[in-house]
Amino acid sequence: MRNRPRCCCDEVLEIKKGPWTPEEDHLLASYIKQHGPANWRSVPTNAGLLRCSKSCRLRWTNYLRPEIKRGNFTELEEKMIISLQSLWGNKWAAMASHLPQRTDNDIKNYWNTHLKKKLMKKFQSHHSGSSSPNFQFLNKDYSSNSFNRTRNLECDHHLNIHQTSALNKFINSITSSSTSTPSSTTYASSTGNISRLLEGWVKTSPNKLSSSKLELKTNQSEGKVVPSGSNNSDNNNHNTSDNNLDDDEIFIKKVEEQETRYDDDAHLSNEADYFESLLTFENTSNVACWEQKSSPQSTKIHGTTSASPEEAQTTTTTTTTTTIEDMVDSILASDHQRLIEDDQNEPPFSVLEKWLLDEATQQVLEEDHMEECSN
DNA sequence: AAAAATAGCAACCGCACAACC
DNA sequence: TGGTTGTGCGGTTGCTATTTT
Repeated sequence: MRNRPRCCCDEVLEIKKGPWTPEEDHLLASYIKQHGPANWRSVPTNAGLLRCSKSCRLRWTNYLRPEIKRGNFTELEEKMIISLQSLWGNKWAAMASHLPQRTDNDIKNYWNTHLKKKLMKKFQSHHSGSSSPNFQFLNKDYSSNSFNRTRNLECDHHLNIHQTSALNKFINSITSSSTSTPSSTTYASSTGNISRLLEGWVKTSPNKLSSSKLELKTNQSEGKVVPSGSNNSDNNNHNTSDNNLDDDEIFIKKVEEQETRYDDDAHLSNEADYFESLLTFENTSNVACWEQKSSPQSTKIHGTTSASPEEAQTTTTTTTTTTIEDMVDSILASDHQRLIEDDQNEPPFSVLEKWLLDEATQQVLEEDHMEECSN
């Protein structure tokens, strides 16, 4: 078997690289206008360009496409990106599908050049006095291990539930504006909140929840965990029944349901409402993490495999509190063991990261305690 | 005013995978 | 069924503009 060239342009010697000129842009744009964006292999030749097909495709999709919005990102777009990044990690293409006028490249660049710094500043201002901390978790590509930040952090660093809660609170505090509603900012740090969130989760897929399956969809070669929505081919598979969906598919389906609601619902009549609905959904998605984190107990929650959604919901509401407590106990009890394993398997948090997280964790514990007292 | 450092972003690279033959 | 091709994607590079020293 002959070695395949690493790129389509490897075979052509006089291929041009580097910045595109206005003339080249014009040639490409007018060709695509006439023939449409298809059969990229023939585009350079037919359009009279000394570029490789891949370069043409990228130039079109990232720059020349008429529907692309250029220029400053709005506050809503920022929130959207931060929220989705916290859910999915660096799944730029998936994010771009929720910001139709932005390209994955734009989002990626904006995250790397603006938002990451913004988050770091914000975190610093939340914890005044800390000097130049090492925020490795903001740089990390969570996609390789997990699906949302909660799960990511637990998987990567084995955070306990309070640490995870603290970090999510922090993320929520950043993504929520000063006038935001509590629904978009409250993390499921109490069993009551979790129960509420679980209602929606169980409703979505009663049968799935009876399963103890914990594996995520993994990339064949790298063991990557990928949200289904990030892949075009996966996007076509959402007509199957919920019973057969895995967690990621359910997640994507739920996002799509929210989008559908956006289309249909008179209440969600503008972009802000749409974004807000997705931001709020972040909280619901956290439940997936809880479920997966504690498989033996979670099967208890979802014991009614063949029940109707209504029955499943009833069962859940009556058993969730105990079961969640079991989950929490289980997680806390295994903390010690995990810490030991950490030492053997994974690099620990930097001292400063750990200190910041511990501080935030303490705050969460105090808030939860006060909440309980006031109840 | 000039040099160095930094920021922003377009473009490229290489891998993965589905579709096609 | 297996090889080839087309496309999508995330990470990285390198150029240019701007800011700092």
